Amino acid sequence: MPSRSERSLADRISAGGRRLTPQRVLVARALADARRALSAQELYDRLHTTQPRLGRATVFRALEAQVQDGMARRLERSGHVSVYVACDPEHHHHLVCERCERVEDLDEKLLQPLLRSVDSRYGFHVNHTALDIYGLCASCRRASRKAAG
Amino acid sequence: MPSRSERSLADRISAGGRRLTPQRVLVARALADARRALSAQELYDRLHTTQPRLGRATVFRALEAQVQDGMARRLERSGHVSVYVACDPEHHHHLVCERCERVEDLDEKLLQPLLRSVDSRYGFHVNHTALDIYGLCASCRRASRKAAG
DNA sequence: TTGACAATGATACTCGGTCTCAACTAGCCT
DNA sequence: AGGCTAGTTGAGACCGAGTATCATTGTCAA
Repeated sequence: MPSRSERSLADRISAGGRRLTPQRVLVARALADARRALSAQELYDRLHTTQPRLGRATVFRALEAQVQDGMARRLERSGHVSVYVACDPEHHHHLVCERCERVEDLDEKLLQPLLRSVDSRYGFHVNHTALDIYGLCASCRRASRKAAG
Repeated sequence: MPSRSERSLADRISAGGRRLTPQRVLVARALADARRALSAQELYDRLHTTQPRLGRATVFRALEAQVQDGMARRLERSGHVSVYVACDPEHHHHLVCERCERVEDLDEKLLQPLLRSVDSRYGFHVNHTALDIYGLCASCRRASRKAAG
């Protein structure tokens, strides 16, 4: 039942001062439903099968708009293609599971001590931080423990 | 007088089980001397003027090798081109000044508390983290304060 | 309803980065 | 020193993610 999230998706698109188009909703919903990081191309491939009229450039533009409006974040993986994750405005850092590829939000409060010491120790004034933590999420960890032991 | 750093550059290249070629030394030294993040293309442009025989692919390969050997780190900026910073093996996170583009190493110890709480709170097993902090370095901060006040 | 202007879709294009392959050379072995 | 061989180089073709262009379409405020 996507009523609530559906609603807020549309709201958030409009809130950015953008026109509410079916394509943008489509892309936003697909990304949110995926609950993991996807590249623009992956997203396009998925959507294009059921929406043959959807253009590739539109997907790129919609994702870029989402990033600007704080609805998504672009992760620059060590590979080379950018991948996108849906996120809410106050979560900009993620725990990325390398096994199941699920993405979890990191509580921003956990970063505060680090940022404070960067300021006090280096005299560095922080504007923004790019932090992504890669590893094994709790459930994959349990699974691998069970398999091993 | 680059004797010491020169020496260790060569050592570190060989230590990776790689052949010590003039090209690799060239690239490594240029990156280390820059003391800021540079894209492969920028590095190529700089070197190519004085070393016309140096190939573009060679620069890309040398940088990639440096990353693998822990001599450099690739920063995936929000733009799209990767930029590289020289770094020593135990520093993998950086403070990047948005004004002067200088790059400073972050003391890894400052990260420990964060990583511990990620483990205890989310049950997430950290493999590696990508952290880059953007803002104003101490000297640019002073300069802008002086100019403002 | 209508009209202005943002958004779309198709496609050409840019350009970072990789691949290929013949020529070369660092480093080892004798 | 001389030779061998596998790793490396350089040149350029190639790939593919992302962008620009532009005619067409659709949103939404008036």
